[in-house]
Amino acid sequence: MRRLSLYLRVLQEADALGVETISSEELARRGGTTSAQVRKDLSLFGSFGKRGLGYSVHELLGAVREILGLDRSWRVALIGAGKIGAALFSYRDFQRRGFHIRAVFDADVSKIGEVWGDLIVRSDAEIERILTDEAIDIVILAVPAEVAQAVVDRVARTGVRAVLNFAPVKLRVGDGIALRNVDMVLELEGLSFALNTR
Amino acid sequence: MRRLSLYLRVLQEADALGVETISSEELARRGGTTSAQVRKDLSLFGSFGKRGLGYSVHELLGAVREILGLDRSWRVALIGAGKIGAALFSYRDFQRRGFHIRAVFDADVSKIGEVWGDLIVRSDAEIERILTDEAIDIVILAVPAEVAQAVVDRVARTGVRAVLNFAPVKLRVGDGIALRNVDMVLELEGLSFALNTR
DNA sequence: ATATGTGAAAGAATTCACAGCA
DNA sequence: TGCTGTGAATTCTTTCACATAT
Repeated sequence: MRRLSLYLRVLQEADALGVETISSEELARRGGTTSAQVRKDLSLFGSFGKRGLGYSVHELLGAVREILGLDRSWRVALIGAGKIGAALFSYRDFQRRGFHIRAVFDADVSKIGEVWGDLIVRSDAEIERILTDEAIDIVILAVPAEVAQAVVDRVARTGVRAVLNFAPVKLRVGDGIALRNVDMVLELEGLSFALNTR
Repeated sequence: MRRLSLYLRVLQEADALGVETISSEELARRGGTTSAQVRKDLSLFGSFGKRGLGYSVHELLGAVREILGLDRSWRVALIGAGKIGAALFSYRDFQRRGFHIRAVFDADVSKIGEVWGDLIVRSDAEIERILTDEAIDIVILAVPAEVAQAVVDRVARTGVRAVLNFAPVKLRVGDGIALRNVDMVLELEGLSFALNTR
């Protein structure tokens, strides 16, 4: 449910502005969908509104947070300390939403030992041990495409159940592991396609 | 057609290995879909295969490249010279696929004037003039969420017809502009949701 | 013999429209 | 009266299955 995250943002914004109540209509307009869609989406998880009134921003915010599992903090490891890894490490929105990076790895000896915030960049040889010891929930993969599959195979053997992949390759993982991809090349190609077909 | 990009990758890989011919079955297996899907997808754009044989890797590669508009090079501008902007700037896969960054902008006076490769970081005040003069096709937006809408509004007034947005906000653009989002927070929340619901 | 291209069938997702509650 | 929650209708996407071409 990708749209839930969008609703969450609208709700956070509304909450920050002190709005008490919001209609499916308004939620839809600001989330880029339709009111029926909003109601259907929410009804999948329960009944949060009041007929004739709308939704309590505060209550719905709590409910959506809970549905998305954002009412807790997640232990994250970053594998790959290159440019993209560095950008992600200092990306404040992650921390702000409860995704805390507990370990950073790289295969490059010149990077290993670097101090990043309160962490030290670790050798990739230590992946298995540290992911287990640190009880990591989510791995962010920011490694070159050529090695991504090999790394994710190693990650899969630890207790990690979720991977966010930045390498532009289709990874194969067992279905005990949730996988999401951020594929910038694919998105650019999508734009190229759109420009090309008009 | 997001899957077309995936097929393209499989084809490039096969081509690099010297494979001459590929079946929809193989294309599907390696692209993570089904053979019927592959055939339907391709049939939307033409008839590229030979019955009983499969597809010529070389021919199909050319056809898909053409469909996606990757048989030319695109003029790209990067707005936002922070950590993410820097990572994107040195991301080799963009250049390799014909997306050439011709200008970089930032609002921060301490960044303006920095030399990045063969470019100089420009003031955001110059956005309109340079996007027009350089005949930019695609803008990559790597600015803070708070200013993203204001910047895209300015971009929309130039001839730019495509925007790749990295800010975690829902942007509103007229429908003459193709918009794609890379939203890392959203993807992480998706993983949180997946972990939360088992 | 083999694998495409494509109508027809099945399955998902979205939208409609309205009964029911505040 | 106003807006939710939800079955029913619609539209979009995927899968099936087979006639057709090599």
